[in-house]
Amino acid sequence: MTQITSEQGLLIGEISRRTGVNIETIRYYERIEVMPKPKRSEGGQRLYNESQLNRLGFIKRSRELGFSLKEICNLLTLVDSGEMTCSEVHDLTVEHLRDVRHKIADLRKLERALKNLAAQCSLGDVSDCPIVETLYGLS
Amino acid sequence: MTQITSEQGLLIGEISRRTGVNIETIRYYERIEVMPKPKRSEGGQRLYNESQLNRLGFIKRSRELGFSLKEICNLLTLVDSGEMTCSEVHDLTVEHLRDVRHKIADLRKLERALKNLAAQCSLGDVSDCPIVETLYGLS
DNA sequence: CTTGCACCTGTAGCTGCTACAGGTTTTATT
DNA sequence: AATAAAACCTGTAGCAGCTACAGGTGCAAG
Repeated sequence: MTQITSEQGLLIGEISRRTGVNIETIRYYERIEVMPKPKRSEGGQRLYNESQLNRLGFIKRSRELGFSLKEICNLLTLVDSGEMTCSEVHDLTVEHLRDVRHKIADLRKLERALKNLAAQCSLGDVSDCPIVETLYGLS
Repeated sequence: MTQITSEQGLLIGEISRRTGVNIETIRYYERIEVMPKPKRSEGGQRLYNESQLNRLGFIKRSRELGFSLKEICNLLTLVDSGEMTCSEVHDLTVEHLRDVRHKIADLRKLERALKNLAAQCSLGDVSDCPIVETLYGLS
């Protein structure tokens, strides 16, 4: 039970386990300055506090919602500086929602196209495949 | 009217224009061997024929349908070798269709989550933002 | 006091492009 | 025939968002 070192802070493995974010990814976040540099133990190991843990959780959830690291970064910078209005965050969310809906619409078009394509030949003929022909535009 | 050089073949700019694939991308496709090396003019410029043009079109349309270059590569290799069955292509398409549907389902979950998030605060309060709180998990 | 795990740094790889820099070839204009 | 401008060439580096090493330390337990 190495992980907790509770007086000093949380080791990277522990916050990885708790947030579900890969250790390598956490170090990557630090490098690109989405996560702050944590303090270190005498031996040089990263020691995180609760607030850093929360921040990582925030990033994780935001990523799962499809926000880019850049967007998350902007958001966090706003939050950090206290210069953020709730309505700004709201707008960002709505904007992102629009993107997501757009993506869905695209994928549904794609779905229809693929369905049609597949329907054209479910019977496995030999080498004059309608799918290939359609894609090749030779028809 | 440089582009056609019709006896020799089509210049890269011309097939780019006709297929809508970026010139840099065409050269990239050649490098990663999705497109074959075309013959060259005396001065070293790439000269394409109709079949290469069609192949590029195929790649373009397949990419638009969300197939990865690897998948397209596999497909083309099969087609090239004549060892392809229509049913194999069909299966590949159906498999891809499944992926697309999965992606759609994910995005719809995401859409719901974002909608809820946005609904929580449309009124722009100041600094205790429910979105941020939700994401931060501090609530 | 050694085993063994968790940590460290730094670098390279992945996908699918795009964007240079710095040079040549071809075409068009003078 | 000279020159300007467009289109081509090669090679390399960059983008997102990680992941995967290699090769080395820290640290606790047996």
